Amino acid sequence: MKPKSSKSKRPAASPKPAPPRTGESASDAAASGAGAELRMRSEFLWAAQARPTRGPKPTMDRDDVVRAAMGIADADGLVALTMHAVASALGFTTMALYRYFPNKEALIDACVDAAMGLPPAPRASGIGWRRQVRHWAHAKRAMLCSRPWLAELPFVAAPHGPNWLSWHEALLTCLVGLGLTPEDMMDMLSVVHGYVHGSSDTAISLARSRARGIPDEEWAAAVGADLGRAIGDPRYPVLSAILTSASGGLATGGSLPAKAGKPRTIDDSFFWGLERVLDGLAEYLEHRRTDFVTIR
Amino acid sequence: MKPKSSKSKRPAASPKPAPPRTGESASDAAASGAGAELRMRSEFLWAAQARPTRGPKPTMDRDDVVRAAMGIADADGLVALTMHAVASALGFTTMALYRYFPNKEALIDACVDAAMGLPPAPRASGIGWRRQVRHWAHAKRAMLCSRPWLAELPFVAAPHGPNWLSWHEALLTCLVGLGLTPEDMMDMLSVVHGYVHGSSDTAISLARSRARGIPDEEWAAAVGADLGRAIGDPRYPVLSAILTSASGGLATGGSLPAKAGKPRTIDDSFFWGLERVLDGLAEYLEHRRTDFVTIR
DNA sequence: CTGATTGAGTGTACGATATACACAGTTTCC
DNA sequence: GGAAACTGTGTATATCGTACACTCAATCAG
Repeated sequence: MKPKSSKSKRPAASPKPAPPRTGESASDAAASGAGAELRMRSEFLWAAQARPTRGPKPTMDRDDVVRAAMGIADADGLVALTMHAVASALGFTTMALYRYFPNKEALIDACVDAAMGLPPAPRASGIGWRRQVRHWAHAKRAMLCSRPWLAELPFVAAPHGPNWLSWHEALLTCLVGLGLTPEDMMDMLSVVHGYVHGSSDTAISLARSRARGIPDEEWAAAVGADLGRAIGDPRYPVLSAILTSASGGLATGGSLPAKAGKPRTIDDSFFWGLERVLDGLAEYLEHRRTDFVTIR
Repeated sequence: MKPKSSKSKRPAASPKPAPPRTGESASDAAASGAGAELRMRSEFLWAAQARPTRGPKPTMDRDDVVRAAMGIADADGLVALTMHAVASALGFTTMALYRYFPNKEALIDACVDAAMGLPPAPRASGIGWRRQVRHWAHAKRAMLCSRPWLAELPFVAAPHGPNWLSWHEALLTCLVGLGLTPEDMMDMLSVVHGYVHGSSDTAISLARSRARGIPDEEWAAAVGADLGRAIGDPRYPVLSAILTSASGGLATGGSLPAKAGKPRTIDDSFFWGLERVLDGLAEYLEHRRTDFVTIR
């Protein structure tokens, strides 16, 4: 069945009751309260697409839809990601998508997980946890910057899909064999993950700006405009002092050298901070007590 | 002029050219490309409300609108925050708001800054940078959790308002007198800020869930459902091992004790990680070179 | 004092978007 | 050879943000 074809219309059978869309049942649809919604999103995200045997073959599958949607988001950001845009990129009507995803949110959930992709293959395990974690952190940051539209989504409340778990698994793998308790491993994960996410906003903002074709100078001007207002304002004495001092500006990547000395780029700052975080974890690893149950 | 009153209608003067809404000019409205949009948002956010002398007095001001909007967001989350909802909470028509804000985005920008509020007053400066920074971090996290709808917004690309700068100023103030370069101070800020933001997502998610009246158990079930799928999946061996080990679960705050040993709450994990980050910074402070220009 | 001017809040209209619903045509099973 | 199940379509609807034209009030210039 090729898209946009049949036009004939004739009265047919009587109205059927609502057909079960998008298969997979969403088992406890009428589950308790509002919290069930999140569980249903998670369930859908993990459910494999059940290929029923009866009717006509679906012309596409969820991955096709997700790919099309990601293409749009990559090209024009989240605002451009409408059901209509996705559908017509695939050559279908808007409503056809609802055979594959119960709603837009579910599609976006799938896009988010797909966009994360798989984490980098683990390095040789002999190189030590620190280099492995560093590698992971760099990769994660690069991933976030390469899909700036991820940061246009709400910060919380998306269900965690397979790839999300893979990234976590990858980091935990770096920590195996250090004699850490399960709790410590999760906490260390949380520290690294938290730092990487939380401190990438500037870089993502720049990446997003670039993806939209805005020159670096213009981005720096826009971001700098905010900070610049601090200068001279009595509410921000320290910030003023810093911004008016040498190299107070924002270097986007070497292209905008700060006023003096070594121009520190956004990436430099990230790397610097990462080393501080790793230092903190290293110190813990040296001094912790080890008389617990550990993950070997 | 009381809201929702006059109904009379009569033909009057000829159509006027578009009146300048929301004052303040947004000076370079036709500035260069797409990057100008961000600058305009920032400009509006910082512009004081110009009280013109001519026409009828405004019945409210921006702060009234912001307060109403925050009330709605606090109560029912961002989805409930529609222009109509805000306006009718104030007893006005939807369009009246556009006399105060050029669009919804500008209103939300203002809400975000207002929601951040001012940072806590600095502690006595004699207590040392570490306790001061810790205090700041706890306060910031508490702020984020008390306004969970902040995390429903996109992660990047909001302009930075006065309160945002105040939080940054407050942290920088903790670092004065340590002999740091301006770059180092900004980088340390970025580390702490990044960690606090990035690692608060779980806590915010819980806070959000609570704000919507969902019992902790249900939230934990929803979040745990994602993680639970890792168990037994060969893609996630380490995660599986951790989750099946003692106290692998999520403790929401003491109310959901993990299976064994000391139940580690979400907050515990945050505090633990914060100390690691502070350790890392402390180590830097001890070993850094000091032959630079510094902020006294 | 009087008329002109500026600006406030209103009502209506419109466009974009997600999505509910009924249907038409197709494939497979009994 | 139906009947059943299912796919994609077309249409309709509700919700929002917001443009536009208008009415009326407050102020200023003469």
